[in-house]
Amino acid sequence: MTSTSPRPGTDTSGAGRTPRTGDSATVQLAVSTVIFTLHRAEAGEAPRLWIPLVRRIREPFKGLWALPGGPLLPDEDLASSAARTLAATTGLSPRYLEQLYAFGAIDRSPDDRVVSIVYWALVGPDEAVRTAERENVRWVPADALTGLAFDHDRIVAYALWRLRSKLEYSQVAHALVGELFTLAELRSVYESILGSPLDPANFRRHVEASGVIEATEQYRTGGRHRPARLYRTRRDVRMADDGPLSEGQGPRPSGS
Amino acid sequence: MTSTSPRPGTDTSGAGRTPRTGDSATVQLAVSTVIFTLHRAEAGEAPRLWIPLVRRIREPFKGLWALPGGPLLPDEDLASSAARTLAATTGLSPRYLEQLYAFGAIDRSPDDRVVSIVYWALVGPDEAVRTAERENVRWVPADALTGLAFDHDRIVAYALWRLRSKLEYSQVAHALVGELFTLAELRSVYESILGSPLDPANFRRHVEASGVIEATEQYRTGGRHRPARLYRTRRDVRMADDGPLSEGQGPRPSGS
DNA sequence: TCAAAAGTGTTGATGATACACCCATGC
DNA sequence: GCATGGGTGTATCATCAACACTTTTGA
Repeated sequence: MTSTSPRPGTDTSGAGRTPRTGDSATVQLAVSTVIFTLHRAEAGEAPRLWIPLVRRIREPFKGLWALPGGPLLPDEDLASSAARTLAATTGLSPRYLEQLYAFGAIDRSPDDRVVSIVYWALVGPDEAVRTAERENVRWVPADALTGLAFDHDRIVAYALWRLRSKLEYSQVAHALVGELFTLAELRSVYESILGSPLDPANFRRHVEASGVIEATEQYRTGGRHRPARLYRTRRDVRMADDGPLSEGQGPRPSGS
Repeated sequence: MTSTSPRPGTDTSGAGRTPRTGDSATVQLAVSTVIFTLHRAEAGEAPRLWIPLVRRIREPFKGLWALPGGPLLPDEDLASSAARTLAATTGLSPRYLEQLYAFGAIDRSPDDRVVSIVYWALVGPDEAVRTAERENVRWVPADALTGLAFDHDRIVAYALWRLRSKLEYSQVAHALVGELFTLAELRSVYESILGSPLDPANFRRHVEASGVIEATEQYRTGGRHRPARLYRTRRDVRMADDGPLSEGQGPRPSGS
């Protein structure tokens, strides 16, 4: 029912490149990343999704904000390129990283022809805040973004859609809580991203039945209420990025 | 529960390119397509999925079979490139076309560095058979493929997995029946791709409830049994490729 | 009249939702 | 004690799988 319609088309990531208008037949290849974290702007507010943007220092779109990214280096694979960009922008390594889409519309960059392979990533909440704002890097709320360079508005919207979809059938949310967490904390991640409250009782049953968490004997005290048991994510839980597995491992399980 | 794990990694499509080992720092960009059709090898057999392969006429992997594809031309977008390749190989236009994944592992092509953006497509059953075998083009059953050039074995397996997954929550199957079809015909598409029989009664209820079909007043006679009513797919049904919509249309629906 | 597939009905299992209710803590 | 969230129990409802049964044709 939620399904929508096809057609790729848009193109992304303006790899900072000199517009070699000379040999126009060249298609440039870039890798960009939409990096999400959960962060509350003010104490007491509900957490929201934030992403880092980078100010463009060259044409096209000089001065505008854009997704972090750059040309693919010959000696790195696609995911490594995304992780490198992520580290360069935030100083962090991703808790989760998945390929989003390849954007290749002809007119997505005014002069060049750029095909961008876009990844999306999750980083931990506490860490992201500490990497405050550098020059030419700014964290902004991910919803209702406009005015980005290239087709990056649309790319962020698509990444958001993918994150929300993925919440419902995978364990990505666990990338946004600490190693030990209460069920209320995990539920808060879901509620913040989905934007709607969840029934605590049903949420508990759901995640307990899924078998992805493991109870500890520790409790979180301090609230003026009954202490909450701490859980951890089971080690053997995979986050499911629905991409093919990397070379070392077998191909995607063919069984039902 | 079916979810598996992340990590992209593999790389695909060996665009036929001269191995310019001179300027080694160049990353080449190719587009390949996994083209599925349903076809019964012998009358009376159950239909199976088949895909066309192209024999490589250059190194690397000269003489081996590979997915149809080639370098991205500067004046075409990604989906157009896939559709062009599809037409060149089969003489057909796709009933369904969706981006699969971008493969970019460093060692996927022995000498070059090639990043392949792979699409998958569905073409109609009758048509595909008519485009018989050309020289250097061969249709083969899609399951249990081995010995393809590059990492194409793995890519086909992943495309198969995606097709099967998509059957369950989208309307892709309708691309493999004619404009008018009986429910038994539509069910047969599902059964062939999933590899297991479906209960006719429950299947009927399921697709009727989904609202994607429309009853006509025509019937298919000729079987030695009660004639079956013919249905058509409702015009406003989208196939859902889960990619972002193309530029003309709005971005992915943000609602719920 | 019989086989075979079209099409309808019914039942039981399962899972999700809504919500009542008890538990344990800080103040 | 009492407010607050932690945690448990349970009734209701929708969905789905299994399968009995009726309909309508070709032979």
